[in-house]
Amino acid sequence: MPCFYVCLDIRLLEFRYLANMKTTKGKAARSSKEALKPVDDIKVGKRKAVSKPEKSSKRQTKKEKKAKKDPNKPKRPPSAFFVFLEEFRKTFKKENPNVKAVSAVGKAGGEKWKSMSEAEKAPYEAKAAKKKAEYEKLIKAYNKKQESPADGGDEESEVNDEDEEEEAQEEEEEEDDEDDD
DNA sequence: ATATTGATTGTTACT
DNA sequence: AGTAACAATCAATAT
Repeated sequence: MPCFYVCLDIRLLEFRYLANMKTTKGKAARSSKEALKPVDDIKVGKRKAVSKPEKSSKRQTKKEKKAKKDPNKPKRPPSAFFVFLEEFRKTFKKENPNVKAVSAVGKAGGEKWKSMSEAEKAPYEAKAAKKKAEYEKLIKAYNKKQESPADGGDEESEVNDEDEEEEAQEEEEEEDDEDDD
């Protein structure tokens, strides 16, 4: 696609973003625009086209040219919403086998997510928190490796006993305090 | 044929 | 402090 289209898109996105910030200062922005829009015609709009920010693209879209992909680099932990989405996707696809657009699931999931109460989101957040904890551990190891990729040593070409410390699989205790009234 | 977009929110890393 | 990018997903689209 021509770059000027992207530029225009970015400009529009920026404008919208600034407008949202002015109106509601932050996260409620998305909710507001959705609130004043009928669900039938929710245009929710592209949240943020993953395009080059016209500036130094340090975190480019995927793999531009630099930014070597490190298979060791742990991917970011799924947020509570994503944890919920994973489950929601199954349900949604089950009820809507004809729908193949990921955006449909995304929208539906988003609405459902907002519809859910904190108590319902709690288990997902708990799981997300655990994922985050593991991520921190992984990223720590990753950073260390990045810092000291090669241990200063005259290691001969022999079997490399690089036993990466496996993540301790501690069983998570699920608390079921579902006490209805 | 392969990389990317589309859409969601949350979260993280960077500035 | 704040924002931009990315996390899954899968089919379709664009290059």
